[in-house]
Amino acid sequence: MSGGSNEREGKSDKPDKQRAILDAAFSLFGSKGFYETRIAEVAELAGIAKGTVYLYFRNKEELFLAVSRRDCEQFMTQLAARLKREETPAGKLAAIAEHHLLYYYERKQHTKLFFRAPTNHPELMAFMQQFMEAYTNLVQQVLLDADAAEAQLLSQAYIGMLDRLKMDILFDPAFTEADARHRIAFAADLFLRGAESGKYKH
Amino acid sequence: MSGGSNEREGKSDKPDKQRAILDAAFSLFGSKGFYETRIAEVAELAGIAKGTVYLYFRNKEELFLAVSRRDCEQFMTQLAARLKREETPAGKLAAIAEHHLLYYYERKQHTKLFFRAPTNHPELMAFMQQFMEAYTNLVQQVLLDADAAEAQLLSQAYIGMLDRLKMDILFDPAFTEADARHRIAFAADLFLRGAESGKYKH
Amino acid sequence: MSGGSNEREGKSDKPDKQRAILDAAFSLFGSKGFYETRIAEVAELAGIAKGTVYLYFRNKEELFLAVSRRDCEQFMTQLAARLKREETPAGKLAAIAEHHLLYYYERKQHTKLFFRAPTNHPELMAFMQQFMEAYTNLVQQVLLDADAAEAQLLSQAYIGMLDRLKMDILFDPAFTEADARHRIAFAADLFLRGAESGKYKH
Amino acid sequence: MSGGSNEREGKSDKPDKQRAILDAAFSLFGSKGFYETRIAEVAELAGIAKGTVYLYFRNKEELFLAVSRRDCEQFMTQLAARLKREETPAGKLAAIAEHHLLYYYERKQHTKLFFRAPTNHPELMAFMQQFMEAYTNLVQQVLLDADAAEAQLLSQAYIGMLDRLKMDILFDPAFTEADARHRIAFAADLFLRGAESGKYKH
DNA sequence: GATGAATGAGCATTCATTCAT
DNA sequence: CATGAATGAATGCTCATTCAT
Repeated sequence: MSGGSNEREGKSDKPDKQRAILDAAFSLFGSKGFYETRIAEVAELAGIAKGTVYLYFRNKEELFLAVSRRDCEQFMTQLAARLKREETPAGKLAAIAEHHLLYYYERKQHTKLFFRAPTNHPELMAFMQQFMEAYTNLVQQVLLDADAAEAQLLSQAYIGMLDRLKMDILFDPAFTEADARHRIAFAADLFLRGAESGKYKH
Repeated sequence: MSGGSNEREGKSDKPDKQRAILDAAFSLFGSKGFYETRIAEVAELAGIAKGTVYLYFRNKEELFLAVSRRDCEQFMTQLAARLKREETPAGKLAAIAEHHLLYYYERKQHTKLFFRAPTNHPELMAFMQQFMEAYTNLVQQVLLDADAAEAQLLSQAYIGMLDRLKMDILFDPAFTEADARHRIAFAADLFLRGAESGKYKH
Repeated sequence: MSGGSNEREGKSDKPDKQRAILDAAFSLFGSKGFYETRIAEVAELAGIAKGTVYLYFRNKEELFLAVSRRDCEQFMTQLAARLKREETPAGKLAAIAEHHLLYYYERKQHTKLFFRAPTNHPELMAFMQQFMEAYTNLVQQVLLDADAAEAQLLSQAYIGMLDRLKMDILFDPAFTEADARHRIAFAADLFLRGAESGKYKH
Repeated sequence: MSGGSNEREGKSDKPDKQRAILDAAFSLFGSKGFYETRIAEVAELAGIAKGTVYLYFRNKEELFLAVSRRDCEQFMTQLAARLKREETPAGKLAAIAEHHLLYYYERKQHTKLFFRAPTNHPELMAFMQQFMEAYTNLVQQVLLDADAAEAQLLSQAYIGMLDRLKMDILFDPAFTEADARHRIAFAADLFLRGAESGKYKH
């Protein structure tokens, strides 16, 4: 008998429920931030009971951490995959810009995630730093492959640039995908050629 | 000397106390964020009673707003003053980088301020947006004076770059003023000439 | 006996707990008034935790409203039932007097209830007025059945009379049921025949 | 020199200020009740500083007591004076009704006074009881002068009747003086002749 | 006397977390 | 495993009262 679909509703609900909680938490933490999100709301949105959340996550901080982790990992995994399709450093940098902007554009609704996290939770702080480092390192590697000096600072600068250019997605409801794509091209070009390049002279 | 009724502590302590509260709140909000800061702590650090805080600020949100406002205004005022001393666009851009990095460097302890603010409070959200706009506009003006196209995006990109380059100040306790100055020069140069300029080639 | 899943404490404790809270609140609101009663006291007297009160009632005002509502409804229901046992208008009026005085006599301890309620809460004010109207209407109907003119004013006057005659129950600890019964007869007679009737002439 | 009006603004401001506080407190306690009235509001309405209230009254309860005392005394004094103008018991009873209703009618705005007082303050409770006794005694005396039996109960009943008939003044904004006068006549007649008198038969 | 800034005890309410069912 | 009723620590805010000026 293949599958065994009648043995208590599939092999196990655990992953399903865990995922439902993470999805709900992502949506709520993302749109309202850590402190304004109630565990009860997460449970309701996930379609389970409040207590059940605690079967999967030790506490609110851990849940936030798990949500962040999953999101960051996804961000990084997708980016890594995207980068494999590019060969030139310039192509890779453009791909990074594209990924950074579009990833958030697709998540318009809930992108406050990286903003409001509890400052006390050391594990969480450590994770956020790790993620930033991993992202920075990835960009840095692209630059190192192109034999750039100051690769780390360049990497930080590029990410910062992208992050600010992304900001309007949050605040401007009229922001379109075309706007996003314009900014992608802009960022990649500015980073490589600088503001003094002919492009920005009238 | 006859009279001297305002010799001892100035005519009124009101500004003094208001300032003490703002200072305390700046320090705590800045280091622990809005939600992790207790009004009682602010009062204690300010050396006054809990209730006194409410003589000067309607509630916790208003206090946070006032703190943010004072800090942002100071940032902008000092920056505007600094810019007057520069004549060339390049000089001004360098001054902006210097101001951005050193302003936060001098406030190492409490610069999480712009991070965790309550998402609810509309007045506060509006203010934060206004500040970002004002800062962006100021940089934009420098670029427009230099006849740059896409001045707004350039401005956002530059600020984003600076903001990320500033980040390590927060997390790296060993960050020195020399590090800051190095990043200042780096940012200004990268922004103008781009990563492809000879400088970053090995 | 097999099954018996609802043997121990009934199917659900919810009504029990709700009732326990209402009882505790009735006792405390009744004896100390709205403002002097602490939610913590209500919880303690009900044998539950503070927070539990809020699972059953949105806030202190709602709890007070619920207490008042239950008491008034009980008063009215019992009165209506009592009136059915009487046939003549005079019998009904006597029954009203009896009910009014004895109802409060049995609740000696906590009958300040109708006195101090928050003037703010509009819903509460509206309810109190409604109750007075319902009570007045009921008495009025008895009078209308007896073809009385000015039934509404008569009704108000009668209720007022009873209410004041009840007052000593609150303040005089030595007040006996016999005292109550004397006043009942007195009120009914006075209302019908007036002070000039031979009864009150020496 | 008569008067001496330039010696520091009259002989003394004390009575003036005391009266201003009492007036303000009467108005506020009367319209909002004890608990909803803030000392700061009283001071503001009286045109003085908060602290000054405490130069004249030990605390909030004492102020409430003083306000009640002044009002009750005025009520009793005026009533006593009014009664002197009447000779017959019937005339006196009518005068009592008139005084009770019109006194409150003239104070439409603030007649919640006797309602919400703090239950704890023993002195205040004692005073309220004393006032009720004094009022009852006065009415009782009128009845005793007419050789009535059960004068005390009659007195309580009459007062209760008047008090309820007065109630609509509070709740019905359209209540006119004519309404008041109608009720006055009604109350006096009902009390003397009873509901069974021909008057209330259709 | 008069002021009003300062105080701090006091309380309603919230919500993460637990645990008996 | 799942539930959700119950818990109670934690905190923002109010306001009567005091007292230095």
